Amino acid sequence: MATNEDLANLLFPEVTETIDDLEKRFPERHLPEGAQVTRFAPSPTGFLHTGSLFTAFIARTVAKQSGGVYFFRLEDTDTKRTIAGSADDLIGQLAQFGIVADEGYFPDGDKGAYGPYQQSKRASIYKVVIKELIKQGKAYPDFMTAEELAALRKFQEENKILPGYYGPYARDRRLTVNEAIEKIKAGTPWVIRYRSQGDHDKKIKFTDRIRGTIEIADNDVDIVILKGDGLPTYHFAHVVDDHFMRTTIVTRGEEWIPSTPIHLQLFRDLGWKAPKYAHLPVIMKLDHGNKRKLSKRKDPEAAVSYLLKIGYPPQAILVYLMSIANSNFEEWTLSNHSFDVDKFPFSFSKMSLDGALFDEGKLNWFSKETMALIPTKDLVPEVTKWAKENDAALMAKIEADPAYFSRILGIERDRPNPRKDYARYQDIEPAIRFFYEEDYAKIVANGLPFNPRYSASFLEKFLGDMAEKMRYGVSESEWWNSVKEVASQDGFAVSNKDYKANPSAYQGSVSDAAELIRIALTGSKDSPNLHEIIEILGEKRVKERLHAVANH
RNA sequence: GGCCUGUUGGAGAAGCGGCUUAACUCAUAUCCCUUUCAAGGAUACAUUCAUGGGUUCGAAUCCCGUACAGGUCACCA
Repeated sequence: MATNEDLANLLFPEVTETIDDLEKRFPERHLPEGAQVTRFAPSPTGFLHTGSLFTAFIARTVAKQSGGVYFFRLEDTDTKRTIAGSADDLIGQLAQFGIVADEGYFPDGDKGAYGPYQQSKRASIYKVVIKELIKQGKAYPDFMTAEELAALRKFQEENKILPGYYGPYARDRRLTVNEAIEKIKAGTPWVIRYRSQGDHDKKIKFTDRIRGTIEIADNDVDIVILKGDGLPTYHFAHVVDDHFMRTTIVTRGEEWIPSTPIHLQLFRDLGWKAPKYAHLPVIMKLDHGNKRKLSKRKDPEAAVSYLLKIGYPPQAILVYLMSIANSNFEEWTLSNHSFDVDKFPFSFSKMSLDGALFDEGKLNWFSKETMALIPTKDLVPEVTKWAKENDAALMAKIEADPAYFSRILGIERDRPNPRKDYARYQDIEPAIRFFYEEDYAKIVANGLPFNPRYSASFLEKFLGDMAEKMRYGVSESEWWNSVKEVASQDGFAVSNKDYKANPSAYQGSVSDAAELIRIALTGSKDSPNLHEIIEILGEKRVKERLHAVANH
């Protein structure tokens, strides 16, 4: 009479290690009281989703703020869906946000003592546990084909029975060891299923760090733990990995709540202490009045790469995500005059339970605010780095004269109330075109939006006078006084009050005079501070532009 | 369909039985400041907390039903 041990040895003859050996190989971590071990464990199946960034960010924050460890694990057990190179892309993008793991999988090799950190390289570890489970009769080989499984499912659905491989429908759980051995020897393909002792009619309770107590029916499905390709399923890999990697808090999407009983059951039966769980809300989007999950296919903003490409500073995105994570973060920024997400005390209990809507308007606001606080000397390299990859027109301008570009970007910045007109780096180039002669020529060629009340001959005189008589290289107030003087000589009121008191006596107010200069120099009625523009362009070019427009 | 989770303004939300005339932030509107714009300042914006019922002297807050939304029921994670 064959035993479970015989079965285990037949299935995994190469496995000689025991669970105890693994416990020694991956000892408990010695961390200070309260330190948390967290992780981000994505599948390399595509681009970095905004929701994944959120999850990774939270995991990193919790570890960092508690003085613990944040590691990165690659969950690449689904070989069919794996996209080559996406793991390294993921890590590269995370790095742009400063989210770099303390240990884990890295493109140039693992770092840390609890590896390998790539599930496809941990097959031997999973098999040690599975072999032991089989010896104990807690797991068994299943020989059902895909067709048989489909037929079972169809039957259950037609008869309104709860679908799944459980209890009476778990055909091969009742196979004797001898029968199983026979089938294996005959070369019948198999998978390993876990023999669930759970009772679906009983509820199990667990505490979620965000949601509090959750009560769900216990799992009674004999889930597959080892697939036909020799790799584990998510459920099993999660339990084994987070045990041996000594994770203390599992942060993952709320879509995992329903399968948590499976995980808890596995932990319990294996005699392991389960980690704490925090199921994060999903980021949503408003679509025709309905809330729905941010979709990779429909929403460009679902891809972190898109957000980066249009030029949101990574820091701004993180600030926005933190405001979704903990709404008291906003008040904190106000009272602390800081957007430093690392200094803000993040807490799971302050987290909202339902998925926040991705709000581009608010992201823009945070982005303007955070960008305004970055000193120009630090912003320039950031913008340059971005432009190099994403904005050829901007890059050409920067390369033509970096110092000139710095002065332009620095207009009305580096002061207590800095300019806040860029939310994204891609907004910069269109706004500064007029500083460059080639673009300026195009703007002029397209026609200048002068008020039609001013005749060509008047414009010629006024702009010509202005070019010659306004003062250059002086303080803003001295310059402005000279402008007022010239304007006054040409028939403008020196103050809006004077003009309003008697409009017909003047050509307009100083505002109108300033507008004419502004249009002539920039091609637009709206621009940043005129004085700074004039100083940056320099006397020579200001005169050239003014005369050219005047004589047009 | 079963199960799970959720539902406070256009958005993020605070509130957790009386101290709420429902905080704060974004958006929007109006006004102020201003040589334009970006800002900045001020004001307005939920007679009401999905809905119906109940408990209570008193409910957004507790209980039950209903509706709606999201999630989940794979050899995918």
